[in-house]
Amino acid sequence: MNLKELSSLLNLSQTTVSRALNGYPEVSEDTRVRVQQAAEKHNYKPNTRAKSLATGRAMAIGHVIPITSHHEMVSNPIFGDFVSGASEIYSARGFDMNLTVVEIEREEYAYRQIKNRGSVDGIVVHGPRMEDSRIPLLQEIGLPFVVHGRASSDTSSYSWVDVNNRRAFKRATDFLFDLGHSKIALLNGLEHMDFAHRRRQGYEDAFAERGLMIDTKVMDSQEMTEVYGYRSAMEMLSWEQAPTAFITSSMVVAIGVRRALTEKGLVMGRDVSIITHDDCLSYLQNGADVPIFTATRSSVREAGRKSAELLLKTIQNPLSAPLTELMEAELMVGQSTGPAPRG
Amino acid sequence: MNLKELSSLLNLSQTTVSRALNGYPEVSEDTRVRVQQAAEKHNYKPNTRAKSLATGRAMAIGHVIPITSHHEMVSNPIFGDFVSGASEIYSARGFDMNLTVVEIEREEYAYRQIKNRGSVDGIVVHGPRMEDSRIPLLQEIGLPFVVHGRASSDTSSYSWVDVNNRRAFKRATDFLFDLGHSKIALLNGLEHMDFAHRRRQGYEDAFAERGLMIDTKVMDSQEMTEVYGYRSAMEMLSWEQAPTAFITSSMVVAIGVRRALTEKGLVMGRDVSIITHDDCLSYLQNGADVPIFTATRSSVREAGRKSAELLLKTIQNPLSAPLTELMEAELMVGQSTGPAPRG
DNA sequence: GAATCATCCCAAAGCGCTTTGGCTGCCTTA
DNA sequence: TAAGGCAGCCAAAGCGCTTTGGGATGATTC
Repeated sequence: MNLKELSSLLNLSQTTVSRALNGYPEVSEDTRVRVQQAAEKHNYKPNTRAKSLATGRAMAIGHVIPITSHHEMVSNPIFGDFVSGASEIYSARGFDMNLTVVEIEREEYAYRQIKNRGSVDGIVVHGPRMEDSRIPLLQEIGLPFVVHGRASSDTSSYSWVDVNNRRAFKRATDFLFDLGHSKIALLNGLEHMDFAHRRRQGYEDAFAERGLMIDTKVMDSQEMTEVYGYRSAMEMLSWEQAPTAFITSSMVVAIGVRRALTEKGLVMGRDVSIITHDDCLSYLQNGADVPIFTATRSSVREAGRKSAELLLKTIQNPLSAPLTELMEAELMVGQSTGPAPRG
Repeated sequence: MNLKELSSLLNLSQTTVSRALNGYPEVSEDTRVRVQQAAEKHNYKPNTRAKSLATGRAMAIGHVIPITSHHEMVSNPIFGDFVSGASEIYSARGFDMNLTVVEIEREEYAYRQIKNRGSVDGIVVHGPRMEDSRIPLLQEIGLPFVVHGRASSDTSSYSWVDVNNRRAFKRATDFLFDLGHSKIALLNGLEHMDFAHRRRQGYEDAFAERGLMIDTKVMDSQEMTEVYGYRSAMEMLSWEQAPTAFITSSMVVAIGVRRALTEKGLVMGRDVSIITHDDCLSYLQNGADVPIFTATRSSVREAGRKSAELLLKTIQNPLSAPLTELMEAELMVGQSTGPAPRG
């Protein structure tokens, strides 16, 4: 059923039917109701492609997921939650969501292509690096966007939604200091990623504030997997001067550390403390009543919702100044932290 | 830059330019080269919406993710990997990917809408239930689809890609029997989900083959979370006749069980064995050289690729019989299994 | 009663592409 | 030389919608 058929069925012009359905005032209430009922009855839905060709708006948002081509393509575990948050907003507003997975090497081409093909009205940029060429690129080609995260090196103004990673990790480090720890390891994500860089800054801030030097050996930075947490912890725990506390960048890394503790016969929260960042992933909840891990917590699904909202606003109002939102992470105390053991 | 501009730039008709770029033979090689170079130079990309309006093909595939009314994504943890596998295929073939997250209650409406809006050429059905109304619905409205998984109760013929869950779980159970275990717990996913149902069948097959009765108390079935694994294991391990082995439906559940073991002071692989299903998620590898968990293993990313391939074939060749692919899971021996302790 | 004004509707153009159905001009063929 | 064929191009229709620019009708005003 298309407009033409529907309108001839109703003995009305396409114009009138279209207007009736889109809420224009130039049509009587009687007709509108009649049209709406007929549309309902025949399950008429305007063809998206035709509609967006006519209006010039695609009514769709693109999400571009970068992957590294060669090595293991680690797809981000937070992705599902983020996207489902964003999608709540889109579907409420009648927008579609378009996914593109693209190798980092071909990103520039991909973004230009997205722009030229015109199948989306704007995009969400995922996984910003410290220096990220995508932001100037998108500004240049004039494709509206919002970044999930930020790019430290880019001082221009653009829309973003981010967690206050720096403060979160400073607080986590402070918390451990207050418990008497001093050998505090940081198992960070890859530090060319902007969020990881900021987390490290927070960690360093806490040391600096106390006038303490950091032993760089206790800082590690890799792709955030369980195996990484395990290996890195196993290594560090075998040292003479082993850390008494770990800060990890994600739940799965913390789980790896916990495995190492178990294997070493150490008790989490007594012999060794752990604080992790927790993205509130729906399938990886941090325990039930009392959290397993003490954690800096920030819902990635909420970030998805916020990003979507900001982007839609930007699109609706292209001339307004960029919108930003900095989310504060909560520090939730769980079972994985306790006073530093007496050396 | 659009077709009109490009063609007037070249002093050619739109017809000729379009044909030159789409490889039709009615245009001389000279002209074709000239057109291609100009297109390249001016970075011309045909507008997707106009193109698909004209051709009737959307050049896009929809993925419909069901969520519960509490906004829990049904296939969340595996989602990222599956989608990135599928996406490899799509982008190689010039297809876009369209994501729709929809509440289970409104699914029927959503699928009809997708069909009528015509923004995709076919869809991938995620998270099939044992009885799944989506399959007859899609057949009725004539929207090409492939199911990731199957629906046991549906005997009609349709395209699907699935893991041989039943055999995998039978083998896992057999393996534990052979190690001398007899109290074998099954921490399954929700059993209205088809995959979970089949896994249980495999488990039951192994018992039946040995003429053994199953103690239904050791079978649990819930949403596959870490907390579930933990709680369920804690409970069962407190019994007089505690299980000596657990089979779990996913890595995160197994991780929960491991946490319970640690808390009970039990050693995994010695006091209690665990076998889990491992979807080869990129961020949750099952250890490195030697797997942590003995596991039935099957890459969900590969399933994504296969599903995409099958769907594209189906679309290209609408009259051919449905295509199916049953993937066998490997049984990988890791550190989490060992002979049953002497009672 | 004429002029004015809402109200409600319609015909047709246009969005950017593909595709049908030609039309040229040149080369073969008998 | 005329008929036929073919390579290479083009004009125009059409995909399904929105939107512009009226047009008809009846109510309101003076």
